Amino acid sequence: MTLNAKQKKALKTKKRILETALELFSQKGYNQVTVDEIVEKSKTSKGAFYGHFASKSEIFLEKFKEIDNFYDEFCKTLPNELSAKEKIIRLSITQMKYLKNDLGKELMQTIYMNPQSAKFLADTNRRLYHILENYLQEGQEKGEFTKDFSIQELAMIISRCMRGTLYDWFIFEKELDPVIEIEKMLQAVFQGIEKY
Amino acid sequence: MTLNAKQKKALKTKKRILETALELFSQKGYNQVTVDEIVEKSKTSKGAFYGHFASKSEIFLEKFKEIDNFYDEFCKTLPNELSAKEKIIRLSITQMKYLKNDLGKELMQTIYMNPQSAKFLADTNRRLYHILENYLQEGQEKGEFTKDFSIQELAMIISRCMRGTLYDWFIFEKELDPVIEIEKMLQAVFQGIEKY
DNA sequence: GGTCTATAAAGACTACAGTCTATTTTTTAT
DNA sequence: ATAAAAAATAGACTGTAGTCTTTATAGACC
Repeated sequence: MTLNAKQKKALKTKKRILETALELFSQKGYNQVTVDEIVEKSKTSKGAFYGHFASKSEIFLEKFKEIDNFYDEFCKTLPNELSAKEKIIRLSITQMKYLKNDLGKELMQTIYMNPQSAKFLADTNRRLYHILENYLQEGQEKGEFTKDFSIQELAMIISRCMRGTLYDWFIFEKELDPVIEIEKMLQAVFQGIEKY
Repeated sequence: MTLNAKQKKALKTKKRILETALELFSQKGYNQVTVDEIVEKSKTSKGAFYGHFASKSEIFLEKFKEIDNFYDEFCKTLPNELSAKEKIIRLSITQMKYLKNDLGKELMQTIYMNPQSAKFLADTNRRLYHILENYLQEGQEKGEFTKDFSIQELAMIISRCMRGTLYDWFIFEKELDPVIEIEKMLQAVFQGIEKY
Protein backbone atom coordinates (compact mmCIF):
# COMPACT_ATOMS: atom_id res chain seq x y z
CA MET A 1 0.00 0.00 0.00
CA THR A 2 3.06 2.23 -0.20
CA LEU A 3 2.62 4.19 -3.40
CA ASN A 4 5.33 6.03 -5.23
CA ALA A 5 4.86 9.47 -6.78
CA LYS A 6 3.79 8.09 -10.13
CA GLN A 7 1.12 5.84 -8.68
CA LYS A 8 -0.18 8.63 -6.50
CA LYS A 9 -0.51 10.90 -9.50
CA ALA A 10 -2.32 8.20 -11.45
CA LEU A 11 -4.70 7.70 -8.58
CA LYS A 12 -5.38 11.41 -8.48
CA THR A 13 -6.17 11.35 -12.17
CA LYS A 14 -8.55 8.46 -11.64
CA LYS A 15 -10.25 10.28 -8.81
CA ARG A 16 -10.58 13.42 -10.90
CA ILE A 17 -12.19 11.49 -13.73
CA LEU A 18 -14.53 9.70 -11.35
CA GLU A 19 -15.66 12.84 -9.59
CA THR A 20 -16.09 14.82 -12.78
CA ALA A 21 -18.10 12.01 -14.32
CA LEU A 22 -20.40 11.57 -11.32
CA GLU A 23 -20.88 15.31 -11.14
CA LEU A 24 -21.86 15.45 -14.80
CA PHE A 25 -24.11 12.40 -14.52
CA SER A 26 -25.99 13.95 -11.63
CA GLN A 27 -26.33 17.22 -13.53
CA LYS A 28 -27.51 15.91 -16.88
CA GLY A 29 -28.08 12.19 -16.56
CA TYR A 30 -25.90 9.31 -17.62
CA ASN A 31 -27.02 9.11 -21.22
CA GLN A 32 -26.66 12.84 -21.79
CA VAL A 33 -22.99 12.78 -20.86
CA THR A 34 -20.31 11.65 -23.30
CA VAL A 35 -16.92 10.25 -22.45
CA ASP A 36 -15.39 13.09 -24.48
CA GLU A 37 -17.14 15.55 -22.24
CA ILE A 38 -15.91 13.85 -19.07
CA VAL A 39 -12.41 13.82 -20.46
CA GLU A 40 -12.54 17.45 -21.43
CA LYS A 41 -13.98 18.70 -18.14
CA SER A 42 -11.58 16.65 -16.07
CA LYS A 43 -8.68 17.79 -18.25
CA THR A 44 -7.55 14.28 -18.99
CA SER A 45 -7.80 12.13 -22.09
CA LYS A 46 -9.43 9.08 -23.57
CA GLY A 47 -6.25 7.20 -22.87
CA ALA A 48 -6.40 8.11 -19.19
CA PHE A 49 -10.11 7.34 -18.97
CA TYR A 50 -9.86 3.87 -20.45
CA GLY A 51 -6.66 3.22 -18.57
CA HIS A 52 -8.61 3.59 -15.35
CA PHE A 53 -12.08 2.36 -16.29
CA ALA A 54 -13.08 -0.45 -18.58
CA SER A 55 -16.16 1.36 -19.81
CA LYS A 56 -18.35 4.36 -19.23
CA SER A 57 -20.75 2.34 -17.12
CA GLU A 58 -17.98 1.16 -14.85
CA ILE A 59 -17.99 4.59 -13.28
CA PHE A 60 -21.42 3.79 -11.92
CA LEU A 61 -20.25 0.37 -10.82
CA GLU A 62 -17.53 2.05 -8.77
CA LYS A 63 -20.15 4.21 -7.10
CA PHE A 64 -22.44 1.23 -6.61
CA LYS A 65 -19.71 -0.63 -4.76
CA GLU A 66 -19.99 1.90 -1.97
CA ILE A 67 -23.06 -0.10 -1.05
CA ASP A 68 -20.79 -2.16 1.16
CA ASN A 69 -20.56 0.83 3.47
CA PHE A 70 -24.32 0.82 3.62
CA TYR A 71 -24.40 -2.88 4.53
CA ASP A 72 -21.85 -2.38 7.27
CA GLU A 73 -23.79 0.52 8.69
CA PHE A 74 -27.02 -1.46 8.51
CA CYS A 75 -25.62 -4.49 10.33
CA LYS A 76 -24.28 -2.32 13.10
CA THR A 77 -27.62 -0.73 13.85
CA LEU A 78 -29.78 -3.82 13.51
CA PRO A 79 -31.03 -5.14 16.87
CA ASN A 80 -29.65 -8.63 17.32
CA GLU A 81 -32.68 -10.04 19.07
CA LEU A 82 -34.91 -9.86 16.00
CA SER A 83 -35.94 -13.04 14.24
CA ALA A 84 -33.91 -14.01 11.18
CA LYS A 85 -36.94 -13.41 9.01
CA GLU A 86 -37.35 -9.93 10.40
CA LYS A 87 -33.68 -9.21 9.82
CA ILE A 88 -33.89 -10.24 6.19
CA ILE A 89 -37.02 -8.20 5.64
CA ARG A 90 -35.49 -5.12 7.21
CA LEU A 91 -32.30 -5.59 5.23
CA SER A 92 -34.26 -5.82 2.00
CA ILE A 93 -36.44 -2.83 2.67
CA THR A 94 -33.65 -0.61 3.91
CA GLN A 95 -31.56 -1.63 0.97
CA MET A 96 -34.30 -0.75 -1.49
CA LYS A 97 -34.69 2.64 0.14
CA TYR A 98 -30.97 3.20 -0.21
CA LEU A 99 -30.91 2.20 -3.87
CA LYS A 100 -33.93 4.31 -4.66
CA ASN A 101 -33.02 7.43 -2.74
CA ASP A 102 -29.25 7.48 -2.60
CA LEU A 103 -28.11 5.79 -5.78
CA GLY A 104 -31.14 6.42 -7.94
CA LYS A 105 -32.93 4.57 -10.70
CA GLU A 106 -30.66 5.61 -13.55
CA LEU A 107 -27.51 4.37 -11.89
CA MET A 108 -29.10 1.09 -10.97
CA GLN A 109 -30.63 0.60 -14.39
CA THR A 110 -27.32 1.34 -16.07
CA ILE A 111 -25.62 -1.37 -14.04
CA TYR A 112 -28.42 -3.89 -14.41
CA MET A 113 -28.88 -3.45 -18.14
CA ASN A 114 -25.21 -3.72 -18.96
CA PRO A 115 -23.94 -7.30 -19.32
CA GLN A 116 -20.45 -6.32 -18.27
CA SER A 117 -21.27 -4.48 -15.07
CA ALA A 118 -24.19 -6.79 -14.21
CA LYS A 119 -21.70 -9.59 -13.76
CA PHE A 120 -20.71 -7.94 -10.52
CA LEU A 121 -24.17 -8.61 -9.11
CA ALA A 122 -23.53 -12.29 -9.58
CA ASP A 123 -20.39 -12.24 -7.46
CA THR A 124 -21.41 -14.35 -4.48
CA ASN A 125 -18.51 -12.97 -2.50
CA ARG A 126 -20.01 -9.56 -2.18
CA ARG A 127 -21.09 -8.41 1.25
CA LEU A 128 -24.79 -8.91 0.54
CA TYR A 129 -24.46 -12.65 0.13
CA HIS A 130 -22.40 -13.06 3.27
CA ILE A 131 -24.90 -11.14 5.33
CA LEU A 132 -27.83 -13.04 3.88
CA GLU A 133 -26.11 -16.34 4.47
CA ASN A 134 -25.51 -15.44 8.10
CA TYR A 135 -29.13 -14.56 8.73
CA LEU A 136 -30.31 -17.64 6.88
CA GLN A 137 -28.04 -19.90 8.83
CA GLU A 138 -29.23 -18.34 12.06
CA GLY A 139 -32.80 -18.90 10.89
CA GLN A 140 -32.21 -22.49 9.96
CA GLU A 141 -30.48 -23.22 13.23
CA LYS A 142 -33.26 -21.67 15.25
CA GLY A 143 -35.73 -23.74 13.27
CA GLU A 144 -37.31 -20.68 11.69
CA PHE A 145 -36.68 -21.78 8.13
CA THR A 146 -37.06 -24.98 6.21
CA LYS A 147 -34.05 -27.17 5.61
CA ASP A 148 -35.38 -28.25 2.23
CA PHE A 149 -32.97 -25.75 0.76
CA SER A 150 -29.30 -25.19 1.51
CA ILE A 151 -28.10 -21.84 2.79
CA GLN A 152 -26.72 -21.09 -0.66
CA GLU A 153 -29.98 -21.97 -2.33
CA LEU A 154 -31.93 -19.77 0.06
CA ALA A 155 -29.52 -16.89 -0.46
CA MET A 156 -29.99 -17.31 -4.17
CA ILE A 157 -33.76 -17.26 -3.84
CA ILE A 158 -33.85 -14.16 -1.64
CA SER A 159 -31.30 -12.25 -3.67
CA ARG A 160 -33.10 -13.20 -6.84
CA CYS A 161 -36.24 -11.65 -5.44
CA MET A 162 -34.26 -8.47 -4.99
CA ARG A 163 -32.89 -8.58 -8.52
CA GLY A 164 -36.28 -9.40 -9.95
CA THR A 165 -37.86 -6.54 -8.07
CA LEU A 166 -35.21 -4.09 -9.16
CA TYR A 167 -35.46 -5.30 -12.73
CA ASP A 168 -39.20 -4.69 -12.66
CA TRP A 169 -38.58 -1.22 -11.27
CA PHE A 170 -36.70 -0.48 -14.49
CA ILE A 171 -39.01 -1.98 -17.05
CA PHE A 172 -42.48 -1.07 -15.84
CA GLU A 173 -43.68 2.24 -17.14
CA LYS A 174 -46.08 2.97 -14.33
CA GLU A 175 -43.64 3.88 -11.59
CA LEU A 176 -43.22 0.86 -9.34
CA ASP A 177 -41.99 1.36 -5.79
CA PRO A 178 -39.22 -1.19 -5.14
CA VAL A 179 -39.70 -0.79 -1.39
CA ILE A 180 -43.33 -1.84 -1.49
CA GLU A 181 -42.64 -4.50 -4.08
CA ILE A 182 -39.87 -6.25 -2.19
CA GLU A 183 -42.04 -6.40 0.90
CA LYS A 184 -44.83 -8.18 -0.99
CA MET A 185 -42.34 -10.44 -2.70
CA LEU A 186 -40.75 -11.55 0.54
CA GLN A 187 -44.07 -12.01 2.26
CA ALA A 188 -44.90 -14.48 -0.49
CA VAL A 189 -41.57 -16.26 -0.28
CA PHE A 190 -41.56 -16.59 3.48
CA GLN A 191 -45.14 -17.65 4.03
CA GLY A 192 -45.89 -19.14 0.66
CA ILE A 193 -48.97 -18.42 -1.40
CA GLU A 194 -50.48 -21.85 -0.93
CA LYS A 195 -53.17 -22.42 1.65
CA TYR A 196 -52.56 -25.37 3.90
CA MET B 1 -56.33 -6.65 -44.24
CA THR B 2 -56.62 -5.88 -47.97
CA LEU B 3 -53.17 -4.69 -48.97
CA ASN B 4 -52.35 -2.79 -52.10
CA ALA B 5 -49.32 -3.55 -54.25
CA LYS B 6 -47.10 -1.07 -52.44
CA GLN B 7 -47.88 -2.43 -49.00
CA LYS B 8 -47.32 -5.97 -50.17
CA LYS B 9 -43.93 -5.05 -51.53
CA ALA B 10 -43.01 -3.28 -48.30
CA LEU B 11 -44.02 -6.34 -46.35
CA LYS B 12 -41.83 -8.47 -48.55
CA THR B 13 -38.91 -6.16 -47.89
CA LYS B 14 -39.53 -6.39 -44.17
CA LYS B 15 -39.67 -10.14 -44.34
CA ARG B 16 -36.45 -10.27 -46.33
CA ILE B 17 -34.66 -8.12 -43.77
CA LEU B 18 -36.02 -10.17 -40.88
CA GLU B 19 -35.03 -13.48 -42.37
CA THR B 20 -31.60 -12.34 -43.45
CA ALA B 21 -30.95 -10.89 -40.01
CA LEU B 22 -32.05 -14.00 -38.13
CA GLU B 23 -30.01 -16.15 -40.48
CA LEU B 24 -26.92 -14.04 -39.83
CA PHE B 25 -27.52 -13.92 -36.08
CA SER B 26 -27.73 -17.69 -35.91
CA GLN B 27 -24.59 -18.02 -38.01
CA LYS B 28 -22.35 -15.56 -36.19
CA GLY B 29 -24.18 -14.34 -33.13
CA TYR B 30 -26.07 -11.11 -32.59
CA ASN B 31 -23.11 -8.97 -31.60
CA GLN B 32 -21.01 -10.11 -34.53
CA VAL B 33 -23.56 -8.94 -37.07
CA THR B 34 -23.85 -5.29 -38.09
CA VAL B 35 -26.88 -3.55 -39.49
CA ASP B 36 -24.80 -2.65 -42.54
CA GLU B 37 -24.19 -6.32 -43.12
CA ILE B 38 -27.87 -7.20 -42.80
CA VAL B 39 -28.75 -4.43 -45.20
CA GLU B 40 -26.13 -5.51 -47.69
CA LYS B 41 -27.02 -9.19 -47.63
CA SER B 42 -30.73 -8.55 -47.86
CA LYS B 43 -30.15 -6.04 -50.68
CA THR B 44 -32.06 -3.31 -48.95
CA SER B 45 -30.90 -0.15 -47.18
CA LYS B 46 -30.60 1.54 -43.85
CA GLY B 47 -33.70 3.51 -44.73
CA ALA B 48 -35.67 0.33 -45.31
CA PHE B 49 -34.29 -1.32 -42.18
CA TYR B 50 -35.19 1.52 -39.87
CA GLY B 51 -38.46 2.06 -41.66
CA HIS B 52 -39.48 -1.42 -40.59
CA PHE B 53 -37.66 -1.89 -37.28
CA ALA B 54 -37.01 0.61 -34.52
CA SER B 55 -33.65 -0.90 -33.67
CA LYS B 56 -31.37 -3.82 -34.30
CA SER B 57 -32.62 -5.62 -31.20
CA GLU B 58 -36.22 -5.30 -32.31
CA ILE B 59 -35.53 -8.08 -34.77
CA PHE B 60 -35.12 -10.38 -31.82
CA LEU B 61 -38.20 -8.96 -30.18
CA GLU B 62 -40.17 -9.88 -33.30
CA LYS B 63 -38.89 -13.43 -33.01
CA PHE B 64 -39.58 -13.49 -29.29
CA LYS B 65 -43.19 -12.57 -29.87
CA GLU B 66 -43.71 -15.94 -31.49
CA ILE B 67 -43.80 -17.17 -27.92
CA ASP B 68 -47.53 -16.63 -28.04
CA ASN B 69 -47.75 -19.62 -30.35
CA PHE B 70 -45.93 -21.61 -27.72
CA TYR B 71 -48.39 -20.52 -25.03
CA ASP B 72 -51.36 -21.44 -27.19
CA GLU B 73 -49.90 -24.83 -27.90
CA PHE B 74 -49.11 -25.37 -24.23
CA CYS B 75 -52.62 -24.53 -23.05
CA LYS B 76 -54.15 -26.88 -25.56
CA THR B 77 -52.14 -29.88 -24.37
CA LEU B 78 -52.37 -29.21 -20.64
CA PRO B 79 -54.75 -31.62 -18.84
CA ASN B 80 -57.52 -29.58 -17.32
CA GLU B 81 -57.88 -31.68 -14.18
CA LEU B 82 -54.51 -30.64 -12.74
CA SER B 83 -54.35 -28.37 -9.74
CA ALA B 84 -53.75 -24.71 -10.43
CA LYS B 85 -50.37 -24.94 -8.75
CA GLU B 86 -49.39 -27.84 -10.96
CA LYS B 87 -50.51 -25.91 -14.03
CA ILE B 88 -48.39 -22.93 -13.13
CA ILE B 89 -45.37 -25.08 -12.42
CA ARG B 90 -45.71 -26.91 -15.70
CA LEU B 91 -46.20 -23.67 -17.58
CA SER B 92 -43.06 -22.23 -16.04
CA ILE B 93 -40.91 -25.25 -16.66
CA THR B 94 -42.08 -25.81 -20.20
CA GLN B 95 -41.61 -22.13 -20.92
CA MET B 96 -38.06 -22.17 -19.63
CA LYS B 97 -37.28 -25.17 -21.79
CA TYR B 98 -38.67 -23.33 -24.78
CA LEU B 99 -36.66 -20.19 -24.08
CA LYS B 100 -33.51 -22.14 -23.48
CA ASN B 101 -33.71 -24.58 -26.38
CA ASP B 102 -35.74 -22.81 -29.05
CA LEU B 103 -34.95 -19.13 -28.61
CA GLY B 104 -31.58 -19.40 -26.93
CA LYS B 105 -29.69 -17.42 -24.35
CA GLU B 106 -28.32 -14.74 -26.64
CA LEU B 107 -31.72 -13.75 -27.97
CA MET B 108 -33.21 -13.62 -24.51
CA GLN B 109 -30.30 -11.69 -23.07
CA THR B 110 -30.46 -9.19 -25.89
CA ILE B 111 -34.11 -8.50 -25.14
CA TYR B 112 -33.69 -8.43 -21.38
CA MET B 113 -30.64 -6.19 -21.35
CA ASN B 114 -32.10 -3.64 -23.72
CA PRO B 115 -34.30 -1.02 -22.03
CA GLN B 116 -36.32 -0.50 -25.17
CA SER B 117 -37.21 -4.09 -25.92
CA ALA B 118 -37.45 -5.06 -22.24
CA LYS B 119 -40.47 -2.78 -21.97
CA PHE B 120 -42.38 -5.42 -23.87
CA LEU B 121 -41.91 -7.85 -20.99
CA ALA B 122 -43.77 -5.41 -18.78
CA ASP B 123 -46.82 -5.38 -21.01
CA THR B 124 -49.43 -7.01 -18.80
CA ASN B 125 -51.60 -7.64 -21.82
CA ARG B 126 -49.34 -10.29 -23.22
CA ARG B 127 -50.60 -13.82 -23.34
CA LEU B 128 -48.45 -14.94 -20.39
CA TYR B 129 -50.23 -12.67 -17.94
CA HIS B 130 -53.68 -13.70 -19.10
CA ILE B 131 -52.85 -17.37 -18.73
CA LEU B 132 -51.29 -16.87 -15.33
CA GLU B 133 -54.26 -14.85 -14.15
CA ASN B 134 -56.64 -17.59 -15.24
CA TYR B 135 -54.78 -20.28 -13.36
CA LEU B 136 -54.44 -18.05 -10.32
CA GLN B 137 -58.11 -17.23 -10.28
CA GLU B 138 -58.95 -20.90 -10.60
CA GLY B 139 -56.59 -21.59 -7.70
CA GLN B 140 -58.06 -18.87 -5.51
CA GLU B 141 -61.59 -20.00 -6.23
CA LYS B 142 -60.80 -23.61 -5.41
CA GLY B 143 -59.16 -22.43 -2.19
CA GLU B 144 -55.74 -23.57 -3.29
CA PHE B 145 -54.13 -20.16 -2.92
CA THR B 146 -54.19 -17.42 -0.33
CA LYS B 147 -56.42 -14.43 -0.86
CA ASP B 148 -53.94 -12.15 0.87
CA PHE B 149 -52.90 -11.09 -2.60
CA SER B 150 -55.02 -10.05 -5.56
CA ILE B 151 -54.84 -12.00 -8.79
CA GLN B 152 -52.78 -9.18 -10.29
CA GLU B 153 -50.36 -9.19 -7.38
CA LEU B 154 -49.94 -12.94 -7.61
CA ALA B 155 -49.36 -12.77 -11.36
CA MET B 156 -46.75 -10.12 -10.72
CA ILE B 157 -45.01 -12.28 -8.12
CA ILE B 158 -44.94 -15.40 -10.29
CA SER B 159 -43.88 -13.59 -13.43
CA ARG B 160 -41.22 -11.74 -11.48
CA CYS B 161 -39.81 -15.08 -10.41
CA MET B 162 -39.55 -15.93 -14.08
CA ARG B 163 -37.85 -12.67 -14.93
CA GLY B 164 -35.52 -12.94 -11.97
CA THR B 165 -34.58 -16.46 -12.95
CA LEU B 166 -33.94 -15.52 -16.54
CA TYR B 167 -31.95 -12.50 -15.49
CA ASP B 168 -29.77 -14.72 -13.32
CA TRP B 169 -29.32 -17.07 -16.23
CA PHE B 170 -27.67 -14.18 -18.07
CA ILE B 171 -25.45 -12.79 -15.36
CA PHE B 172 -24.07 -15.83 -13.60
CA GLU B 173 -20.88 -17.11 -15.17
CA LYS B 174 -21.23 -20.68 -14.02
CA GLU B 175 -23.90 -21.84 -16.39
CA LEU B 176 -27.22 -21.79 -14.52
CA ASP B 177 -30.07 -23.96 -15.76
CA PRO B 178 -33.21 -21.82 -15.85
CA VAL B 179 -35.40 -24.94 -15.84
CA ILE B 180 -33.99 -26.19 -12.55
CA GLU B 181 -33.87 -22.71 -11.08
CA ILE B 182 -37.50 -21.82 -11.78
CA GLU B 183 -38.60 -25.06 -10.17
CA LYS B 184 -36.76 -24.26 -6.95
CA MET B 185 -37.97 -20.69 -7.04
CA LEU B 186 -41.61 -21.69 -7.38
CA GLN B 187 -41.33 -24.37 -4.75
CA ALA B 188 -40.24 -21.62 -2.38
CA VAL B 189 -42.99 -19.25 -3.43
CA PHE B 190 -45.77 -21.79 -3.22
CA GLN B 191 -44.87 -23.45 0.04
CA GLY B 192 -42.88 -20.70 1.66
CA ILE B 193 -39.51 -21.11 3.28
CA GLU B 194 -40.79 -20.57 6.80
CA LYS B 195 -41.47 -23.47 9.05
CA TYR B 196 -44.83 -23.36 10.78
C1' DG C 1 23.98 11.53 -14.32
C1' DG C 2 22.77 8.72 -18.25
C1' DT C 3 20.37 4.99 -20.50
C1' DC C 4 16.70 1.55 -20.24
C1' DT C 5 12.13 0.05 -19.01
C1' DA C 6 7.52 0.40 -17.47
C1' DT C 7 3.58 2.98 -16.69
C1' DA C 8 0.42 6.83 -17.63
C1' DA C 9 -1.60 9.98 -20.63
C1' DA C 10 -2.63 12.14 -25.14
C1' DG C 11 -5.41 12.28 -28.90
C1' DA C 12 -6.09 10.52 -33.68
C1' DC C 13 -8.71 6.87 -35.48
C1' DT C 14 -12.27 3.08 -36.07
C1' DA C 15 -16.62 0.75 -35.84
C1' DC C 16 -21.19 0.88 -35.90
C1' DA C 17 -26.09 2.12 -34.45
C1' DG C 18 -29.10 5.24 -35.65
C1' DT C 19 -30.70 9.87 -38.26
C1' DC C 20 -31.60 12.79 -42.04
C1' DT C 21 -32.27 14.26 -46.67
C1' DA C 22 -32.89 13.07 -51.26
C1' DT C 23 -34.89 10.05 -54.68
C1' DT C 24 -37.87 6.70 -56.46
C1' DT C 25 -42.28 4.42 -56.62
C1' DT C 26 -47.10 4.06 -55.94
C1' DT C 27 -51.62 5.92 -55.01
C1' DT C 28 -55.21 9.35 -55.30
C1' DA C 29 -57.75 12.99 -57.28
C1' DT C 30 -59.06 15.52 -61.09
C1' DA D 1 -53.38 10.97 -68.60
C1' DT D 2 -51.27 14.22 -65.28
C1' DA D 3 -50.28 16.57 -61.13
C1' DA D 4 -49.97 16.28 -56.31
C1' DA D 5 -49.46 13.68 -52.21
C1' DA D 6 -47.90 9.84 -49.65
C1' DA D 7 -45.14 5.98 -48.73
C1' DA D 8 -40.96 3.29 -49.22
C1' DT D 9 -36.17 3.07 -50.03
C1' DA D 10 -31.39 4.64 -50.80
C1' DG D 11 -27.35 5.90 -48.89
C1' DA D 12 -24.61 9.84 -47.10
C1' DC D 13 -23.90 11.63 -42.64
C1' DT D 14 -23.55 12.05 -37.44
C1' DG D 15 -22.60 10.88 -32.68
C1' DT D 16 -20.21 8.42 -29.57
C1' DA D 17 -18.05 4.37 -27.21
C1' DG D 18 -14.10 2.24 -27.39
C1' DT D 19 -9.15 1.11 -29.62
C1' DC D 20 -4.62 1.91 -31.14
C1' DT D 21 -0.38 4.30 -31.76
C1' DT D 22 2.50 7.77 -30.10
C1' DT D 23 4.55 10.59 -26.67
C1' DA D 24 5.72 11.99 -21.97
C1' DT D 25 7.10 10.84 -17.30
C1' DA D 26 9.04 8.50 -13.61
C1' DG D 27 11.50 4.73 -11.46
C1' DA D 28 15.53 1.39 -11.69
C1' DC D 29 19.92 -0.02 -12.52
C1' DC D 30 24.61 0.73 -13.66
